[in-house]
Amino acid sequence: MTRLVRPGGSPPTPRSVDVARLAGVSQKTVSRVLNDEPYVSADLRRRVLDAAEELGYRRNQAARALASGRTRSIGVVTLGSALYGPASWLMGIERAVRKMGYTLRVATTIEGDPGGIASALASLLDQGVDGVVISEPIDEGVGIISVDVPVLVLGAPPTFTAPQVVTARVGAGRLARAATEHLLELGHATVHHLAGPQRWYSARDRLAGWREALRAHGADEPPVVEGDWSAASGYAAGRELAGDGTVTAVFAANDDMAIGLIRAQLEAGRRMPEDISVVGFDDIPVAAYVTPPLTTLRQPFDAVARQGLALLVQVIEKPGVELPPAADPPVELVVRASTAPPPPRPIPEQGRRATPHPHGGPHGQPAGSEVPSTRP
Amino acid sequence: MTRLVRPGGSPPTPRSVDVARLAGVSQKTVSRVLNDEPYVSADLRRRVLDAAEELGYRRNQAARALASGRTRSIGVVTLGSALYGPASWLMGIERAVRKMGYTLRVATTIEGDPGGIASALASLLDQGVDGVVISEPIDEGVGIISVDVPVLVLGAPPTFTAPQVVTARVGAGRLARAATEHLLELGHATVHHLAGPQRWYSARDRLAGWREALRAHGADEPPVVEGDWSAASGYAAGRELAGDGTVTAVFAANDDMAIGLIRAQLEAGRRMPEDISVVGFDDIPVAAYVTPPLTTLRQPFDAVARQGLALLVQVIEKPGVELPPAADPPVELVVRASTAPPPPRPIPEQGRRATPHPHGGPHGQPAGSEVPSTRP
DNA sequence: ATGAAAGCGCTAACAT
DNA sequence: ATGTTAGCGCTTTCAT
Repeated sequence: MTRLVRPGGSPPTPRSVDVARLAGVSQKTVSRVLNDEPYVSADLRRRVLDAAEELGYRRNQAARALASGRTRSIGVVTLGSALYGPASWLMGIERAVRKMGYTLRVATTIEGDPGGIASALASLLDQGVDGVVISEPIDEGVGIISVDVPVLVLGAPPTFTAPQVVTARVGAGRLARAATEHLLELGHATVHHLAGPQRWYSARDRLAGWREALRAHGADEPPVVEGDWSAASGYAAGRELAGDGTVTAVFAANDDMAIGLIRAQLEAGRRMPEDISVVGFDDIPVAAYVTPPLTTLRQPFDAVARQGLALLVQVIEKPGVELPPAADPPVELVVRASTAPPPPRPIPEQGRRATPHPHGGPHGQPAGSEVPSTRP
Repeated sequence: MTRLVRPGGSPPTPRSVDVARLAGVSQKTVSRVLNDEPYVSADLRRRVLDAAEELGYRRNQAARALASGRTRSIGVVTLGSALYGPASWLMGIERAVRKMGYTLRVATTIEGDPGGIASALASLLDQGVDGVVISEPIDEGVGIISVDVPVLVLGAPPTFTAPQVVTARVGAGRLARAATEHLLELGHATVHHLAGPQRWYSARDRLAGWREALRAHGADEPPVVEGDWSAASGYAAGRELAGDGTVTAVFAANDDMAIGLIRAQLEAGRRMPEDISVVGFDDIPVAAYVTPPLTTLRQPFDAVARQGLALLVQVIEKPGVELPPAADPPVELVVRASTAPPPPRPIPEQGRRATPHPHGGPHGQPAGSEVPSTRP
């Protein structure tokens, strides 16, 4: 079938029997060697490998899958957009999948397509994947989906019925809490939240983390504004909030919305961060270079993907074994110039700490000067 | 193997024989129906489909692949980063692949890993893909790679030996020319170019398009500054160019670099766009909301992917058929507030058209007010 | 228009 | 430790 062609035409692709013949062993021995099974002498192993090398032999995966009932592939259901978060997850998953010796199949969904996850899943199951990863899941309201292979859900509740459902916690809640606390500790009386669409579990997590932090600090909980992840929705929210003079700090559920919000504030004549502080979420590539450079949170995409896939593969290969709870990766808050203490003027009833902006003006802290501070 | 489980336990997954038995036909007839082969009476077809439905039957792809020698899957080699361009290509490819009735397998490469493309390709070929897409190729200097399935290369020269190599032109060159012409037509004496890394074919295309436009207009060709796509590299370039008072217009090979460059200029005290105009490339989600809103170019990711995949699938399924040349999709220049006529002061020897900035100040044209103008 | 038989290239039991 | 024998579940010939 499909393999690298050797120079000088295309002789018929070799089979394992050909390798066996050349090595002077049985076909089964070839299979043993190639699968790293025990009970093969070093000598035969060498001869088989040499013969395989010489012929340019590669195993036929279709035949392997048919005979063994396993495809050694993992499917991922992901949103079909180039949004930074979903795309980063996908890349992290690919690396992790490959590291575990599996290959990756992808099926995308479209935002707003009801049943999209179910049909993407069906497509992957048709292809015979050994396990499935649901990245950035959305609550479609379609109830429980049944799948007969193990499922890894990145940061969401188990709405799947499967041999095993494992979850890798993204820690979005902890990150959101850290962001909110950062602002509270700067002296803001409270922090507004520009949330992501609440059909997304990750958006819910962030909102929950924000709420927890406010409660823990005894701060008022202002009404939540909900966006759709886009900078446009952040801009709209920014115009809305610009009318409210009491707003001094906003935690946006992603950087795009934060940037839209900042733009609206600047147009409304607000100074950033002297009048309003903003924290984003994701640390998109341009976050350090917008004006003002954005304080934001980094998600540990690769670490979580690796962790989750290790679990998934373990469940696939050794069903029934008890799983150790995965350790949460550290929270990374990247402090840049978009956050500062609140303005001294509108001290309503809480005026502790009023030192003016230690972070420099809106043009402070450009390239490379971000301070990745890890908070527990 | 892997399929949706019906409620109430897991009875053995049905085979095509089971369907045949239930429908009262031969197994071959089931196969005929499911493959849309001719010579099946409407009656039998109905009975087979009903039986399949009733049993929840799904074909075993491994068996199909083994028997037919085709996997009905297409592999894509892509850069393992969440950069907007590569991620957008990947999503476009996934949609196109699915639309053609194939499934997608992904193998990523790491920037700077020599031989990365070759090994990613080998992995896909091992998996038995029927065709391969190389997205955003990089010149690895590893010479010609031989592959025995058809290859689609998105916007690059044929450095592959394959049964067939098809190329879908991305049109980056035309886009770059349009960007450069836009600036020249605003009255700038010449346009500087902040290029992408020249190992990337797409970066070369953009540079070539820029150069063509300058030549066509008889403009001087200033030295090229090369970045690495990152905002940091754009910032560095911006500091460099900030020392040169003659620079009035820059075409950056992507938006991230443009944003970094703008930041450096602002820090140097330049006003945008009064002193310097900048055009980016990609129209990333935040492009309309940075300060100033970025004039940029949109690549027709989906259209090109669809077009290219149609070719690839045609080559896979009907080798030897002559291919019609694909029509170039239209160029989309999104004009926002980062471009304006040059400042009147440093008129060196060319002073035609000196109308000052009609686009409004740096805060003009925010949300939604972009003007997608299609230029031929 | 339909069916029977023969593999596809491997892995899995079962010898030895 | 190594080899032999059966399938895995389809798609292909080739009959009918």
